Amino acid sequence: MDMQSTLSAANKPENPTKLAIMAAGEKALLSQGYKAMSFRDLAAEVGIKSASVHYHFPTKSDLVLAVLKRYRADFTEHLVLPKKKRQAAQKALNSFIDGFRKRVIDNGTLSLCTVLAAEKSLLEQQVLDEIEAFYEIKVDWLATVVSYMKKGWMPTDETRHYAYQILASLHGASVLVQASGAPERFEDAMAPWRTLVERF
Amino acid sequence: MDMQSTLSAANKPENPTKLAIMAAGEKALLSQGYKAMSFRDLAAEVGIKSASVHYHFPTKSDLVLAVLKRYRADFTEHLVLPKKKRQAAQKALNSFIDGFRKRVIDNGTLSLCTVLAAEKSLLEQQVLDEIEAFYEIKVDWLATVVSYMKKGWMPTDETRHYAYQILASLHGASVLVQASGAPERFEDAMAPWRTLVERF
DNA sequence: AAGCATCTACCGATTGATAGATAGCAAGGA
DNA sequence: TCCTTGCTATCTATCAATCGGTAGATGCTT
Repeated sequence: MDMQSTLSAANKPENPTKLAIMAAGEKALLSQGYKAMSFRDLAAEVGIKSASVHYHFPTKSDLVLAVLKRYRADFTEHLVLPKKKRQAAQKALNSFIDGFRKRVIDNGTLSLCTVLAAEKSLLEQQVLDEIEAFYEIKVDWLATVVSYMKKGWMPTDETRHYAYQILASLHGASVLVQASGAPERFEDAMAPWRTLVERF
Repeated sequence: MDMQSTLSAANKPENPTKLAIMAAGEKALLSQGYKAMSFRDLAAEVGIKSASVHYHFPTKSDLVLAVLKRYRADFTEHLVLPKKKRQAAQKALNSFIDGFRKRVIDNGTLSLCTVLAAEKSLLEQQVLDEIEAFYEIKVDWLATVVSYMKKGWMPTDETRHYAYQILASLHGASVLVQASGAPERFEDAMAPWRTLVERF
């Protein structure tokens, strides 16, 4: 028992094949959507057979759920609350927007949640619940950050409304970019939020 | 030649079966997406056989393109520029938002363009071009309406940026609503635009 | 010996699309 | 009036491809 595993902070071996399947799955979901993502294509990309994909993820739902959970975990991990100072809050909001741009806009797709929302009727409840939970996290974080920008106190209702507006701007901007093929419109659409703190 | 057809303003007989197929197609696109929409299901809903659907629309692309073109035509038809007065402009913008809410939010789906954008890689160039053209119309109209709200003159760049922001808010709000299952968040997300004129 | 991971081979269902038969209808000539 | 021609719209039947998923054999490692 030489316990090599304790060396790693991430105490999660996670089969590399499984990871490769999830990576291929996420890519396929983003570029083609849920229905068009096929186990055979994923297998081909990973270099295995489709039956082996089923070994790791019995059904499509299992795979999507795993991808989504990792997506959320990874997202949440990089999401830290800033200091309760107005400028720090604006900086955190900008990082949030930058992260979305790098992950979604620069990737030439919509966000994973948007893609799945477009095929909502095909998804199992478990997947829908995961998406919903994901959005609550984003809303809570954004609402808190916005509250940090206000000099005085702000009603929690109002901070949540700002969170909705920012989230809507982000996701809608990606739709606009994809639909019109004009990536530069992302920053134009997000511009007001880049200097939100000045409004308070 | 008794020319009964000249009685109608809309000089477009348009086979009723064809219309029924398009209606079923639009519904299927919105609820399940492009890939999951099947000619057999459409046929069943209309009460014909799938071969008859192919008779009217040889390929899936043909059907989607027809649906999209009608969608745009119908949209454009109801889109009139307001008088060049600040309050009239705000009223027109509110009607625009209301129309989106009725057509998209109350329908419990994303917008047709958003759904198609989510499966962009599966669509033919002709369809993508149609979507792009559709967005240019919306941007132009919104930019013009915003320009009517300003007391003085506003650079066209700036009015277009407002158009991007409004469009992004609309589409993103529908994603937020669908993903979180909370329809009331639509108005919260759109609230700033409901009183835009007061900012100028 | 046992478990893990992969394979081959296959199933039933569904898909987009096509070929070809059929029925109804309208126009036109005898 | 009757018959023919041709067009429109629908049908039946089918194809090749692809899909998600399963059964069971195989090999590798411990």
